[in-house]
Amino acid sequence: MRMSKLFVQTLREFPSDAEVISHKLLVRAGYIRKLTNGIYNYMPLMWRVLKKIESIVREEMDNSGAQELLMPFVQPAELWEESGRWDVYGKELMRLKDRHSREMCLGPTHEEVITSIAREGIRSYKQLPINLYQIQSKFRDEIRPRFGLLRGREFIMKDAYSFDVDEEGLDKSYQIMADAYRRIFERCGLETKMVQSDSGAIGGSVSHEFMVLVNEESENNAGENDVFYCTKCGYSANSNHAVSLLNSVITVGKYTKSEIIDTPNTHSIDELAKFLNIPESIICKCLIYVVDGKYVAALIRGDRAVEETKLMNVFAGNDIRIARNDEIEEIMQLSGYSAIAGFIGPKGLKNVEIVADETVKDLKNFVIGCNINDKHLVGANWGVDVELPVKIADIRLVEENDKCINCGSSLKVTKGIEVGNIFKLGTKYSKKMNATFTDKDGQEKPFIMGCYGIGISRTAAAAVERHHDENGIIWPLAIAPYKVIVVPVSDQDEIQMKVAEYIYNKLLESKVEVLLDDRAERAGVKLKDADLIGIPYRITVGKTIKDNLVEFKTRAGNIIETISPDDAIAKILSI
RNA sequence: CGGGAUGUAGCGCAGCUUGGUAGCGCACUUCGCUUGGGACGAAGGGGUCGCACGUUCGAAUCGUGUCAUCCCGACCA
Repeated sequence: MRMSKLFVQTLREFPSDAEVISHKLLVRAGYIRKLTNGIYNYMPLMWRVLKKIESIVREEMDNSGAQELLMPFVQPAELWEESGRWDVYGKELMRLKDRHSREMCLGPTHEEVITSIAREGIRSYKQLPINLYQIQSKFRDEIRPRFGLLRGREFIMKDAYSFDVDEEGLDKSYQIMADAYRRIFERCGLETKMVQSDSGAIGGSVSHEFMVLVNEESENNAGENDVFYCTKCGYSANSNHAVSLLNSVITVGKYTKSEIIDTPNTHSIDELAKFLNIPESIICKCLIYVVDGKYVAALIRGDRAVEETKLMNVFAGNDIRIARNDEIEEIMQLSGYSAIAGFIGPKGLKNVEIVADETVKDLKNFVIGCNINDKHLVGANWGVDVELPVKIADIRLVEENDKCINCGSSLKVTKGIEVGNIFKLGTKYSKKMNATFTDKDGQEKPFIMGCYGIGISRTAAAAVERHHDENGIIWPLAIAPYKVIVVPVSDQDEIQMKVAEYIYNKLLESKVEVLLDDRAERAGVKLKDADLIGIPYRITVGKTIKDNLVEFKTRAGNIIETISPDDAIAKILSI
């Protein structure tokens, strides 16, 4: 492709509305343009990158035995009502009505549609196992789209769905996908970590995420997930799912007598601990949440934090948030108290389900809110002063240096970008939607399903997050829009132009994806642009052409040599 | 959803306090000059100042409303 004809607009400056480097660079280098909030145009260079990633995904999916199909982007509400998700998916589901006022939605994922396909098309166990996938735009009306392609509302996704006769079959299908994913990301030039994860709104039991780790201190936290991992045994998990051994801290308070004492203005654990001059770990914290519209009190040791996803899962909820002050007021009124946040305790709460984290059950002579402002109960003990809740679960957020659940060594934490995920769905959708097949013994059985996603556009952005320098993008070869760029330093110099054309045409003949910068620009502009758009190899034709020499350089800068044009061509062909 | 900020040419911004009919840099067009790291000179084209209503002889500027965008928060008991 000739740069003079390529439709691309590189910018001198970073866009003002971009925060993370992949967003800044993709806009500045002319790969994407924002159409509206969270929705982007993929310009010609970007589209080439996306197609590269897609074809790697296709190859590996096809090799793993999966079959590609394409499902509609617009879906009818009835399917979502069947699965029960129409009411629980929330505002992320973009709903619309057609001209007959029929309820429709834009597909954020395709479990419902694929399940309807399976129940119509798969009758017998003889047709199983089967894995169907598609590559398509998805739409999720995110609360807060940001970070360019990393969290857009419209994005390109590969989603695959497996159908098996039993759990063992699912285990195999799941493993096949896990292996395929490792190969896909490796081929894309991305190092990923497969971590345990919560299965979220998609549902199901087991799930893993493929994370691109981005923890360089210079990065602007493009990683939206915290990943905890153990360097010794390999345990790794998303913070929403991570577990750890209980750490040993002081759990017995100094108070020998239980009494309510004045603790003025101690609205936080920190303030309370300082005021009483005690460790935070002998305070029992009581937090009020709203899970699917119902009030929930979570008890946890003062030195630890609640992991909201874990808490939500205790109640099999779909939505969780901390209670507002007016809601706390409502609970207090109903229970006959008047305390504000900071002085809440579990005793006497009405219309509130209570759950305790494992950390609180060993507390003795501890401190706890008593629903009276500016007062706390000290020297409290379970069963004596306060009842230990029946529901006890692990609802705490793991912290760095907690001990690994498997081997006891210290856990580390890092930021990650989730580029892929795999779920064991089981019969969650097939049962609800009555999708069954006839088994060997003539019995009707629901499909055992799995689903597997890869964010194609997010993978591209993640690649930029991991591979760039101060001059621009450094694409991994496998997903670069072009392999090599030929730059004649001066378009006025006939010999330079002639040699550049020669190299360009030779490479074209050999089907190499090559750019020729034939623009009437000064050298600086052309070299800056070549770096910015991140083409892996550059052949620069300058004054040394008099001695039949050109410069051969990798974008990463680890190989720079001066060789003959034909050697440069040979070198490219050998890569 | 709560808090903060911003909307002026394709991009980045100034002008607003103190109203007088819009400007700078980059990009774009033409000419000259220049060609190994985003040159220089000259001459051009491009904007209902987010939108609506209001105040005023007069509004980018003041007021009200509205829409959009960006950031932060959702670990506080």
